[in-house]
Amino acid sequence: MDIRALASHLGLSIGTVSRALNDRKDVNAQTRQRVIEAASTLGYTPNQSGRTLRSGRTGTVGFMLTLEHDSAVYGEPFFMALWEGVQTGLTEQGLDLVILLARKGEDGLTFLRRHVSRGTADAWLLSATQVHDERIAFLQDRNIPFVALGRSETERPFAWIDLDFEAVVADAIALFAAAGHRRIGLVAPPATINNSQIVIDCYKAALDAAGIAYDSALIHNGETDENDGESAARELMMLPDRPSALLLMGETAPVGAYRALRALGLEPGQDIAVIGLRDNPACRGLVPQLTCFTLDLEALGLALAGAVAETLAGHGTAQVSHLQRRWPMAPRIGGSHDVQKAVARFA
Amino acid sequence: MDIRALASHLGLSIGTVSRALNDRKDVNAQTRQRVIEAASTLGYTPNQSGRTLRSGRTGTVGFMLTLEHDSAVYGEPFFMALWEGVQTGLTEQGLDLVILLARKGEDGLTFLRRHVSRGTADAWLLSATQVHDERIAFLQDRNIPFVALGRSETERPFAWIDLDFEAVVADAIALFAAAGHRRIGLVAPPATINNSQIVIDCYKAALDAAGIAYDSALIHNGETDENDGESAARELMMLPDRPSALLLMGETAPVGAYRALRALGLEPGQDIAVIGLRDNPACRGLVPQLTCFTLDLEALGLALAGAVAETLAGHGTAQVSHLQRRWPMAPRIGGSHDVQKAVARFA
DNA sequence: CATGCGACCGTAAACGTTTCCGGTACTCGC
DNA sequence: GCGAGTACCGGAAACGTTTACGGTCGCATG
Repeated sequence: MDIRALASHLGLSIGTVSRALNDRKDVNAQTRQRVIEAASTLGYTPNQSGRTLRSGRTGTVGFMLTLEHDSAVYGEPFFMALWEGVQTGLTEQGLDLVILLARKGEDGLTFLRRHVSRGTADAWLLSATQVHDERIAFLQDRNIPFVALGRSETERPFAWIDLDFEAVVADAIALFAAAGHRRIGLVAPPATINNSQIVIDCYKAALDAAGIAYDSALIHNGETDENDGESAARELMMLPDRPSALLLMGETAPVGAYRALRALGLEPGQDIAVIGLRDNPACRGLVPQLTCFTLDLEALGLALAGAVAETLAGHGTAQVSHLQRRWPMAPRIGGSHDVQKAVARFA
Repeated sequence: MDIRALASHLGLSIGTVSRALNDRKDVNAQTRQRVIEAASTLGYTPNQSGRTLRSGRTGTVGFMLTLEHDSAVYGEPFFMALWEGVQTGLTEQGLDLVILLARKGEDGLTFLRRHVSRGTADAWLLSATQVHDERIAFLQDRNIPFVALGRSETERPFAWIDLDFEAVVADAIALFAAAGHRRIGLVAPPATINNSQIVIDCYKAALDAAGIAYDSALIHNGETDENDGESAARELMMLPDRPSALLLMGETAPVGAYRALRALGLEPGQDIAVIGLRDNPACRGLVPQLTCFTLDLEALGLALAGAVAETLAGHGTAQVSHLQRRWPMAPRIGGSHDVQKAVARFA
């Protein structure tokens, strides 16, 4: 089903048909209606390659998924809900979301270069941003619209939405402090991930605000997956003056931490208080229930879609400084009795 | 960077350049080398729309992700590992994987129709197949290559790879039986999902093989997510003659089941034996450790990529009858002492 | 030497769409 | 009645690539 076939069937020129279907000027309202109906009954769908070739627009937004980092920082259930929000947000703009994986051993830059010159998408969503992320400068240089899920240190400002790690850390430390904890262990993401420094800085600031002395030995830096949560918890618990509370800034790290604690004969929530990052399925099965933070992932996806639509409209020249926001996360109190005492703070 | 620009820079015609880059006949080996080098140094990447428009090939395989069903059938960190395998498998064929989401409220058929007529991908991967899945006949009618992750009841044969639920159920029941269990509860997926009937049939057959009487009251049919695992376990445990063992054919169902059991004062692995479907992070945090099954997701992804490449080469006329295989899952014995007795069987 | 053949390369036609540019017919204001 | 303006439509070029086709040249074969 061609546009040419459709046009000749209607006795019109292909130009008029195209204008009618694309809501452009210079076409009679009645003819437009006729065209739209015929297209619908004949089942005409414009060929995307032809469109893109001519107009330069693909009508899609690419989501760059880098498995190693993404699955370390976020979990898979994180993205499923997020994507749902992004897709519904984009649908309103007539756009579609396409999720792409880097090839094995392919670094982020060559991945982007390949897909950008190929013309896979009109705009991009980046996740798992690094502290120094060359992808951002690359896209900026080429004036390609994009929004990052996560911050990064760059010369020029760019559009991003990131989880409000500042608030998470501050709330968690305040909870611990209110429950009387003075030695609080921290498991932070590896230094290459953008939020690592933020987490550590806020950790120090929150300790200071609570009048607790800072001890660098209580910080564990590295991956934040399940296995690392286990080894990190073990290491911190083997310290001579071990912590009485643990803050784990990884999705699945608490699962490993619970295991490590029990292996050492310590019962989570009883002998030691634990707070995790996010309320995901992996943590939901933990007993006693983990204290952690929740967020509306679908709403976050919608916000990302809105931001990307805005940068797309601005076409590179957009003012992105207002497109930088921290996404709130709400605390959810679990069954750890040490933390429980502080519930009032959030009542 | 055009192919035209590249050609004129080399003093060749665009035809020759195209042939050189696409490994076609009628081009001198030396010139070909020269072209490839120039393309690399000048950073030329062919425009995909132009290619597709002319050749009709996109060089991509589409993965249709239907969130509601997928997240019910498979557990959460299922796809990430799978996709990694698919992408590496496709890379060998010069193909790329694109993952697409259905729009909100859009059913599978309109989704496919939209993307097929649009020409989004050369071949498709379907997941979460239903017992009666109209997507399959749709693709068959149009001779579009595809492979399904999951079986379905269709008139014509089609290419699929599915988890070996037969073996899972048989192994689980054998484990229970060897440990002396006579009343074994089953939590099966909803009837619309393709594996529901398979699971139930195998359950009956395995009981028969073990000389255990079948009791329909011990089967619970419905969703298999965490909440349903909870309610199903509670229901089964409230029976007058309640089961001593539970087989849960859902990814996250065991998490809810553990919760329900404890709420009834029953300790998993002590008062009741539990076996789950897959070794996912959500189940990995359970104490005592859950007995369940594992599989190599990346290898499964590779197999899917291979199958889709084969159907793509056959171009619809391919013999798909040999492209139907059940993917093996290996049992992993957890800390449930009732089941523990049967370890020898797998040593 | 004529012929045929293979290797190599250039030419040009498609693929399906958007969009600029003209052209017609009609309306409106004077 | 005439010019200007407007509404609507058709023609055709362009987007970047692949690929069928023809043409030239060199070489071997008879």
